[in-house]
Amino acid sequence: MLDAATSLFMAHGYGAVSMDAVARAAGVSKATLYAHFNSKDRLFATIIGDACQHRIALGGVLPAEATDIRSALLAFGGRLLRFFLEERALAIHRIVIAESTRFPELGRAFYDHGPDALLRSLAAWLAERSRAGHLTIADPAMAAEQFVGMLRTSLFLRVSLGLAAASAAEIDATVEAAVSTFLRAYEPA
Amino acid sequence: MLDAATSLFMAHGYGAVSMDAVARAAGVSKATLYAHFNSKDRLFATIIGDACQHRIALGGVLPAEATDIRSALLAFGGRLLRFFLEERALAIHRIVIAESTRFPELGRAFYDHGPDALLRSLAAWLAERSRAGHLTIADPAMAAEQFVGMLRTSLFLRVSLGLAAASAAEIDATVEAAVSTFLRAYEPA
DNA sequence: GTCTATAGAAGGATAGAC
DNA sequence: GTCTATCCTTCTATAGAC
Repeated sequence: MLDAATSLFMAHGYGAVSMDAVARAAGVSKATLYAHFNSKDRLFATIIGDACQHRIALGGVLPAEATDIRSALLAFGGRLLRFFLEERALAIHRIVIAESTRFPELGRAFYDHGPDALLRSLAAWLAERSRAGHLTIADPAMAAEQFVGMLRTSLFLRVSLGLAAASAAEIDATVEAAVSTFLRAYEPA
Repeated sequence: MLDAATSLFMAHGYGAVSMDAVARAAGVSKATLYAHFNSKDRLFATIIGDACQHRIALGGVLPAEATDIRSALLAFGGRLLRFFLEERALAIHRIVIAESTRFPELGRAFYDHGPDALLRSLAAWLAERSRAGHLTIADPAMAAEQFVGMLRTSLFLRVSLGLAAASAAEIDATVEAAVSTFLRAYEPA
């Protein structure tokens, strides 16, 4: 029941999915659906809110004792960009952007558990590497924003709009370029 | 009539706006609306497609004979980020992201007339500055992506989700940081 | 708890008069 | 070209039987 609703809402958005469709996909009647969730609004907010909180924990990817900063950033950037380009992540992003005016709490849940958590984690790691003398960063929070921003090129937009698929070569080239530029700017002299 | 439809669709999206509402806002009857636009789909696609093509021409902002790269990038970046954060630009972005699966041609129109045109223009400018010896850029297209990416920090996302308003100080700090990082990476040694 | 059947409202689209 | 009135479908939500 939850699975059916999640799939449908993710694929088509709030307005385009009827409670009939959810009931049919779940193999139950509409009355049963309403017995569990008081309204369509509530069902939708529950589903999407949960999805926002179950996003991948990315913090562990950053090695605590990294001295080879380039390798660490390449690995982290590659995982991150591939995560951004997953259909599931794109679907959540689309939904939240589209419905944030109607369901403000979704925007908050998404931001707190997604981008904000990620940026905090990366900023803390960069600050630590900076203290250890491997990087020279005055503003780790801003540096984290810049690193992530350089990964989210127009490739992300093209995939998000359904205009193209992302090839491994494009992904790797984007990650490689982001890491190189980042290090040229923030490596100790 | 077009104005009324544009305002409503921009503010509430495709699904949440009825033809009754458009007719009421325009001060005409629904039959008149259908006499001019065959269907709701067609009206929506026309409206949003036009809006995508009437986006601001940003190419002229880049000075042809700039030797002071930093000033040029600061001015350009400031205008660009402020443009991204305008309510009208945010609304188009939201709509296109949300409805790109239902109206694929919107994604194409938006991408071609917006991000793609901008990135081409910036890449050409960077290539020219690189040939003139003011910058050292091997891949101008990627460098353009990175510059724009560093401007589109989580501030953009927060404003887009309605979680916060952008202060002038935040905008200026973001632009300043992006230009500094960009120049540290791409300035001749 | 789950079903069938339906109420009640709203939306997209059109017929026909002027 | 524009209006009023209406058709038909679809949607959310519920009543009532089992």
